[in-house]
Amino acid sequence: MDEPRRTVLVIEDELPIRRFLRAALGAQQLHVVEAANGADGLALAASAAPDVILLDLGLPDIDGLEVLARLREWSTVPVIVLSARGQEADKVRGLDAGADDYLGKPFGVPELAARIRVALRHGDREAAPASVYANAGLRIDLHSRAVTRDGVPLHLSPRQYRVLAVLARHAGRVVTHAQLLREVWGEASDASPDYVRIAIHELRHRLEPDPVRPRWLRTEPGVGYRLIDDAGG
Amino acid sequence: MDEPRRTVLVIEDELPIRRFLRAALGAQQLHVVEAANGADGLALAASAAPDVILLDLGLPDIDGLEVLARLREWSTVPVIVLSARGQEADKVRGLDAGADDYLGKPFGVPELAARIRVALRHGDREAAPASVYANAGLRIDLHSRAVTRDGVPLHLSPRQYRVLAVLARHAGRVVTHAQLLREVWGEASDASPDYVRIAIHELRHRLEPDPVRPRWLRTEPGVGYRLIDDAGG
DNA sequence: AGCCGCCGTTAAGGTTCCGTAAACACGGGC
DNA sequence: GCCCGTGTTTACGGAACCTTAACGGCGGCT
Repeated sequence: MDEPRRTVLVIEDELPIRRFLRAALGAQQLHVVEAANGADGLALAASAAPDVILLDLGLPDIDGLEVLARLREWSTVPVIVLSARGQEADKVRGLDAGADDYLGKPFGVPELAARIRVALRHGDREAAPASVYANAGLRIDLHSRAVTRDGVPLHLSPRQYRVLAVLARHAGRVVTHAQLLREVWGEASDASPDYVRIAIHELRHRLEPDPVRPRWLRTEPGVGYRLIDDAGG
Repeated sequence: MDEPRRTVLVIEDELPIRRFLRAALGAQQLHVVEAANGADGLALAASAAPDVILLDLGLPDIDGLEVLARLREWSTVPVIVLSARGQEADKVRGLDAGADDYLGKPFGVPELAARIRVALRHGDREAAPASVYANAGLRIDLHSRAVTRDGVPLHLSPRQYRVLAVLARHAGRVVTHAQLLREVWGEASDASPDYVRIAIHELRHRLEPDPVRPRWLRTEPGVGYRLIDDAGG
């Protein structure tokens, strides 16, 4: 229901087509990020961390296939090529260069949406890194959403889990109050820092043997909180 | 240069097309296995463990989309649909039913070969999921659609089985309400989350010794449900 | 010393979410 | 045509949860 909104990066130089895609994809509940040339596209592919990329081949600065090749040096994000060049040889070149799909213009929005859904399915199955925090009996598996202490499963409320997950993702480092509010309660939220305090309190009560002397959830006065990681930090 | 030869399963009723594909794919250093109808195709998908499947939609015994749906109950092998029906609505249906790609006839061999290479890349990145769930007396065989508890076969309605199958495929991990709705009720469905709640309720009543204290079908408040897997959470 | 900000703790109220029951429509088998 | 299993839809009580507020302790600053 409240699944995280997926991000699609559109790399396309023609403004009308960008506008068209923005409207069409926005209607599919997708978050759209746009780049008008290859250089910006590559930069956004890194900074915006899109779930799928739509790539036009006729770009003004860098050749589309070159963009694809540079992207594939470090990313496996699904790429769907949109091209006016619909010749078979072009398709083969694009697909062999690392594209996951190839749509010749003109294309229908329903088909594009369906192929994006396919790409998102692929991305889901692939983006399953070994994201597990384990330290002195406490184990947080971000993939299966399971928290155990000494092998005993712990029950956490949605809020509590999200707070803990953010801390686990930055294990060993300090996470500021503002950062926690942003990542848990959302960007546009008027939530007060009090929420964090209470969530931490509840978390300590559920997973700390002695909540008064926290072993894992350490307070950094004036800054935020830190999930202790003996290994690194 | 002695890479393991990849296997392609061709499910296609027309003999001339099978012959054509056998020749074309053989020339690409692919090992070709053939099925002339849906039933044989499903059987071969299990026994021959192909790396990719080419599926024609116009089969004599089972509808192609039905073959795809049954296959997807236990396998994630890449499927490329080959169809004379090239209308956009057909493509969307096929892709949403679980296909990874959709080629309208007639197609060129180079493009087909390129799209097969894409599918093989995808297949490499993902691990083959177990097709049988077994945990503390409960056993779910995704191949034969059989569910037993302590050796006793349980009767489940189609809807109930599909919900349980999705959970079994993600055993140990949380499956969100939205994900269950998508995978059971379909991509473009306005079904309400209430359906999931009721399906779970019915499932618990049929397979939990004490439905009030579920042993397998654990609810994750605010998120979804989880099929407990003691081995690998 | 006294004030103030930060943090931990507790409690209460309102809301959301879940489990459960029941009514209705639909289709297949007999 | 009738019965039964199934899927859909609505409704409701209770529990869990989030928010909000308030209080006290501790330390730093003036």
